[in-house]
Amino acid sequence: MQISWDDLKTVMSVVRHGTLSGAAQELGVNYTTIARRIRRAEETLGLHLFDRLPEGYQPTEPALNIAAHAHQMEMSEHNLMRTLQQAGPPLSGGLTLTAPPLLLTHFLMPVVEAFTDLYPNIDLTVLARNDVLDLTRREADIALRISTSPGDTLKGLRLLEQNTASFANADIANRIAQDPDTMINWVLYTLHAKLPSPLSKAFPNNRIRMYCDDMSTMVSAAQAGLGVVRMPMFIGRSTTGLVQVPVLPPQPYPDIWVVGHADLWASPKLTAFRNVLVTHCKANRALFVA
Amino acid sequence: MQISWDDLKTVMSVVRHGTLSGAAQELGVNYTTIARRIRRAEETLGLHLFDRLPEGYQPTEPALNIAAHAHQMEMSEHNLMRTLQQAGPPLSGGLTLTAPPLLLTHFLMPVVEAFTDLYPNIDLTVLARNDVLDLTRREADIALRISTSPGDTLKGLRLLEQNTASFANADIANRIAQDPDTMINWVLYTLHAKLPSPLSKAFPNNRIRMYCDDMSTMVSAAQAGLGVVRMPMFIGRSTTGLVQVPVLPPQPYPDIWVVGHADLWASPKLTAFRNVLVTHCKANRALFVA
DNA sequence: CTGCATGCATGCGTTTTTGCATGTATTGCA
DNA sequence: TGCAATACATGCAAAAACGCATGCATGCAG
Repeated sequence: MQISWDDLKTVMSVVRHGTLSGAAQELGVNYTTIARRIRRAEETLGLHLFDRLPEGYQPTEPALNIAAHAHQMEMSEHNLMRTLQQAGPPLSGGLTLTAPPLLLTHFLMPVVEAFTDLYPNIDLTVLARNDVLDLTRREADIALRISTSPGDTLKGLRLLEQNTASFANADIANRIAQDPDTMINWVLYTLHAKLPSPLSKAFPNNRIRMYCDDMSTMVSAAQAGLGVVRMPMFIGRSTTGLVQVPVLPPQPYPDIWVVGHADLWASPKLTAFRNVLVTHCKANRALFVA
Repeated sequence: MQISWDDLKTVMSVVRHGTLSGAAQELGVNYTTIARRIRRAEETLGLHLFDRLPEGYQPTEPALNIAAHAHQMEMSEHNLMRTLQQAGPPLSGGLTLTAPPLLLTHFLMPVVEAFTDLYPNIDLTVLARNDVLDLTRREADIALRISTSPGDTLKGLRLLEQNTASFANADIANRIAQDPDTMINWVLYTLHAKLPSPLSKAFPNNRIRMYCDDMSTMVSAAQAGLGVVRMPMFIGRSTTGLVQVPVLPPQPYPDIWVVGHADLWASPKLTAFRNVLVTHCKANRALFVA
């Protein structure tokens, strides 16, 4: 029975941040997981590593020792990564990504930024499309899709679950909060061309103000105060001026997947992109669900 | 999405041994687990780490790179362990272990040897008893027990599952193999004072030669050729001169536990002993089951 | 050439790990 | 003093990791 290297890394992270939550954020897991790993490390080593204080985890001396040595291990890891990077030819050539426009504008920009920073020799092409491109014809190398299944012939990875909810601008939100009986104007997506079904009973007066086939336009309409729009929560939450209104409780919505060729899936370029992508998704999962 | 440190360690181990099975043995897990960790590492890094040959896993150059850096990390880990050892006062004082005699003689000797080597300042007392000592009265600090539950008031850890089977010396085994109708003489434990129930139909002639209340004596009887004895498989397999005979198919038998005071359970001394113990159990699990 | 041993791939059921929901304590601020 | 925010503990359900059984390929000894 030996101590796990990942548990040493966890101890180091808690020493660094002083809190479970901080370490959890750094490592991209839930803080309860951190707590359990610490407990496991303590049991394995037979040492008391942290004092549990209301304001955080206070490291004992052995914990500081572990952190110092884990830091050395971390440096070895970083050296390794540099070596591996330089060993192969630097990643270069083209890479074509396709994703729904609103996902790109409201969520993926940091991914694109980090990726182009990390791999400056890759020529990244971004195709902002709501229609599904044919990856088998190389219309794109990798795609982000909102659907319930990854597709049969392609390789895929489920990145995020998400919900929809109702959003409006601050004025309307205030009006609704103060008078639940006020008339609620809806801007509906033509694909779901009727009022959402489980409308909260607390808001009896609803009418359809307009239909629209483009979600970007609907977001603008909501900002301009034309009414309430049902949209994926990540859009409403990351659009300035919009706040959630309780008219429609959060609803399930198809997941977000990353898919690609089975052939190219394991290639260094696609793997590199996925790593950046998955990290960002893990760190922001709460943005997408109720 | 970052590479797991434990996966780096796994890659290093496979590079060292050249086979999944070798690495699995070193790390104390099943070889399929090793295969999955390697695959995961390859997917995470986007690199082909090993050529799968029929005679083993042949490392590629990036795998050798990983192994070299993981070796550095391993040295840091060893430094850490030395530091932690020396930081606290060296473990000393008394430690009393109790265990069934046959488990001690046939399986635990390497544990005792390794532990006393590692912690020369601890005075280890071994009480070889088949009766259950009262740990709450400090008759012993830690106990190995063969039972179906760890006990209520004590802390416990299930170490091993095990089976019983029928064993005899080579002469008798040969006779049975050549003539299934030969008379089979049983030496029975007084606690289960009748012929085992699911006797194989292929061996119709059985009789009871003697009863005995002590398993050590029964083992000697089997060695001397007095007949067939049902015993835990680890005993039969680790006794020179005994071989398994198919008269009685392997039967379930209570698990092996290590138990101790809840208060002392987390203490450095007991933890140190458990670590040595668990390592030895993991490496020899196959000795105990059919 | 056959039998046997070693090593690996794959599908299935179980165990372990992880995440989530709820509840408590403390701090800071109104 | 009361309310919101932060940090943690704990019980439960979902997800991931793991071990095992089976089957195939190769190498070696008889």
